[in-house]
Amino acid sequence: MEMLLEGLKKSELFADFPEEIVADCILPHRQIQEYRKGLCLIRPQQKVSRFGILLSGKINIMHIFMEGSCSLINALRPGEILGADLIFTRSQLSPYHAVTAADTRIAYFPAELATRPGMLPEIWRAELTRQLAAWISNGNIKKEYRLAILSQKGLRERILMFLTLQASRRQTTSFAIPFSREELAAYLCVNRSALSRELSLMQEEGLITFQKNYFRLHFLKPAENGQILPY
Amino acid sequence: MEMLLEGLKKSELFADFPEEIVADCILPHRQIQEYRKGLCLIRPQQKVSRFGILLSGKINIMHIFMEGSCSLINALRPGEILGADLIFTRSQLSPYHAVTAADTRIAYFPAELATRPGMLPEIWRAELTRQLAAWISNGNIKKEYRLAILSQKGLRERILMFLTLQASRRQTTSFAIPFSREELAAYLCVNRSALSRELSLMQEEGLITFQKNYFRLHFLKPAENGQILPY
DNA sequence: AAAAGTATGTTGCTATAGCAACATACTTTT
DNA sequence: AAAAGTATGTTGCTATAGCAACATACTTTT
Repeated sequence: MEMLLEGLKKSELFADFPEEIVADCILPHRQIQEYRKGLCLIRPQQKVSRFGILLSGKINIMHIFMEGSCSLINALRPGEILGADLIFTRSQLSPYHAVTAADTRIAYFPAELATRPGMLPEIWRAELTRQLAAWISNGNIKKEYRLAILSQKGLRERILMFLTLQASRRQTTSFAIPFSREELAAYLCVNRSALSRELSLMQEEGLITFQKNYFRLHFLKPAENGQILPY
Repeated sequence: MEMLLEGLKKSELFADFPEEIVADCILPHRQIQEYRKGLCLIRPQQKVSRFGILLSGKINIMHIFMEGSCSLINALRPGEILGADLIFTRSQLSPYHAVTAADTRIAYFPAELATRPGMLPEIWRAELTRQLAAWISNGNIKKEYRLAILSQKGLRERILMFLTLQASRRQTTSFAIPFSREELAAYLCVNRSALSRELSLMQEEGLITFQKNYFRLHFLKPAENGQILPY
């Protein structure tokens, strides 16, 4: 129980809720489930009418295609939320696969907690809905950035856009990226060896310096106000 | 006033609200604005603390890059909602440009209507938040589908994925697509003439038939249950 | 109905990035 | 410390899609 509360606190979803509301109205509806690595929790066309908070483990949100290829949409970590983007839609049908990428524990809660009056005092239902909307919105923005990157035609342009966005988010021109080369190639939807080649080329040309995941950008001048502009 | 109510009804956002709540608590906070075509209503890093319902006209949500290129994220039409994806985030900062693509009228409402207690009875605040979350979720899913398409490397693969998704959404293998060739090329992030060439090739090979925006798919067999599978 | 304008299709050439195969560097296991 | 395994970089070849330039079809204007 203590451990559960810990896991839930990490999620910030109920952070502003009074203890007694959490204890009396929310926790009683929890349903804890454990899964081994490699299981498919949600598949396309499946109805999702609950949301889950990851207590431990890792879940990949992905599209898997008939010919065997797949594209990773998101990787959920402890404290993050599963299914929030589906419970408010009319059909509640998933467009994606959710697959455990490690042994995983999830605390599920019924969608009605947020979507229907009755389970929570209305002020806290509104607050929960607001928090879920915030989570969905953040995912939305991430996808928008990735679309902006993928809409660049050239490999170099994609790399530059990716690095520029990273720099502007972090407000610095030197930083570690959260991807291995292979993962970065997948994120940018390009061939890994072509990516390596282009990065080396860019380093030769003096545009960037890098070792492993650590990058320094030399092509961005901070603006007058010291801010690094998004684009 | 009558016309305003008409425009708002088209949006479905307040569809389930009692007349008196709309009249007493919502409409008084409206702020109607008119814009000529070609104006930039929202730019990156701008704080957005209200949402707007399009009464007439058209708004393009897009990323515009320094070198002059841009990528279209969405095109808002009357009844659709501007800024909903931003008001619930912590910073409320926009990552995108919103540009009028025609003379446009918008009814704005303060974010607090949904995000803070006080302006609406809590039950209706929760309902409004739920409706906005639904709108955001739908946008989310659209972006996810587009990411699935753009993560296909080949031009033909992108076309096939696009057509397959259209077919599965409409549950038929013949349909009109909502894009001109130029728009489809932009959506798929490919060269228009390369797209035309590939479509012609696919027709020669008997995979599809098309004239103008009307497509017939011959590569999809409906599943046993008669459903057309997503992928 | 003619003319102008726009959208779409066609073709050849070429730059680009994918692929394969291997080299090197780094990490983990024993 | 050696060995095995994994991640990353390098290179040459080639398929693919972008581009330009033009042809044809369709739409709108006058």
